[in-house]
Amino acid sequence: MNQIRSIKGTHDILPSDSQKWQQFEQIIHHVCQQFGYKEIRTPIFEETRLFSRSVGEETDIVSKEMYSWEDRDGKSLTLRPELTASVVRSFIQHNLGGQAPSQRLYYMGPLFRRERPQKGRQRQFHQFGVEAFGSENPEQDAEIIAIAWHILSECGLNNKTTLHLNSIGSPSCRKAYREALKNFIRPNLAQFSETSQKRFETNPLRILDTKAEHEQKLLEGAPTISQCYTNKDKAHFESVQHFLNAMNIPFSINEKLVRGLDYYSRTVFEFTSTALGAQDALLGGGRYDGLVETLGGKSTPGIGFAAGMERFLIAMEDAGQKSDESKIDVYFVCLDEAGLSTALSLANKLRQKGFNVVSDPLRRSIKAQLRDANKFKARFAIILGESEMENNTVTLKNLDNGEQETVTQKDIIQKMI
RNA sequence: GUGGGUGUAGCUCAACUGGUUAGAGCACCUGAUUGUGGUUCAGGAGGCUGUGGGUUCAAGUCCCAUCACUCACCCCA
Repeated sequence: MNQIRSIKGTHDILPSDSQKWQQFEQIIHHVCQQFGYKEIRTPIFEETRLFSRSVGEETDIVSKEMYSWEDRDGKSLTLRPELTASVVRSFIQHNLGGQAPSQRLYYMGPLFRRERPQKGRQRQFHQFGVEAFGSENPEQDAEIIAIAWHILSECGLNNKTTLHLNSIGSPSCRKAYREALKNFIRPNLAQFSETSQKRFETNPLRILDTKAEHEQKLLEGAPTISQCYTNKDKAHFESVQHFLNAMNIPFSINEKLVRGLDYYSRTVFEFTSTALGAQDALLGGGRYDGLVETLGGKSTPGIGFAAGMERFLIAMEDAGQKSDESKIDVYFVCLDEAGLSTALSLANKLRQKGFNVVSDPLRRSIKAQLRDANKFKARFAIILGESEMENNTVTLKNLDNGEQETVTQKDIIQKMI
């Protein structure tokens, strides 16, 4: 019989890595709180229609990557493939917009997409992200990007990534641009690939993304989105750039940046890293002013980003970031079964005083226990053997310099403090 | 969904053109006289070479299939 393994595209985060994750999560919590954002946690699964409505029926995510099933009552449910939709659903359901005109939230957690795994891409993966509701002003866009920038800095990645920035305009501008682009492409449509031809109908902006050289050539001289901006769109985009400059956040305008999901409008951005191989997007986001309304809420502007946590960790590894190991203060060496209750009790008292204390559950030799203490990088060993028990003492050994002294059991806690 | 690459110990890798009981480093365990870690030295454990077939006197090595992992396309974080 072959052994049971984790599902393709899912991974265990083992003790050797969990430290990195915890430190990374700490950075996210810390920076988001610095900006006054509050954490929101939503369920892992939702009604399928939440995603098909918001993300878009024609997107790859919805059309072929979702883990969906029919619940016993016939309702179609789905493991969340992204988090903005869930957050917006929650925002509407609990009328968070009614509690304060500006709601700023962050999240982290697992997502599920049934794709073929490769570097930086898994079927269960983790994202963190932020969402800000209520403001359509450009300073809100700048703030969102600043959070991303701060987190990247804290992770040592700010000068290892590139911020690509674009505006895809308001819906009316997008609509006009769509037509202009289609008119430009139409005469040569037959020369485009099958997928591009399909996109010509469903989402022509995506054709700009093509990597095929001959298609890039055909696109030379195509109208740009900026030609279709309304005055407001233009002013908004310029302000965003102005604020980014004021905060010394470097960016490059990328007119071909078109985010995949249907709900974006105006500002879109993406941080990429060369450490990631083909999947170079580390963090992506944008404005979604129409999404709350699409999902049945009161029209509310919003903007946010999502970032791949595994991808961050890959990039951090590549940048040579090291995580600090957790330190143990005291290793309790107990040599005698008779001393166990004393050892356990003293160890616990030390923990109550805030020390990290480990004891050996295997009743090993003193040599083995001290070796183990060393592996834990413990600063002290407290040894409790036969002679110590007789005299109500312990031996306190400093593992850095090897010095040791005898201390009464009564005084040891005080002595350590 | 499509293509390429790779499967040998927990990890990283050896084993000439097929040829005896498949090796090394790291990690792990035990010792080096009584109850003392790191360094050193000695020893030990750990593999049905991914799985199933085939060719051959002989397969880790060649062939086929299958599974897994991986990278890329697609798309995205």
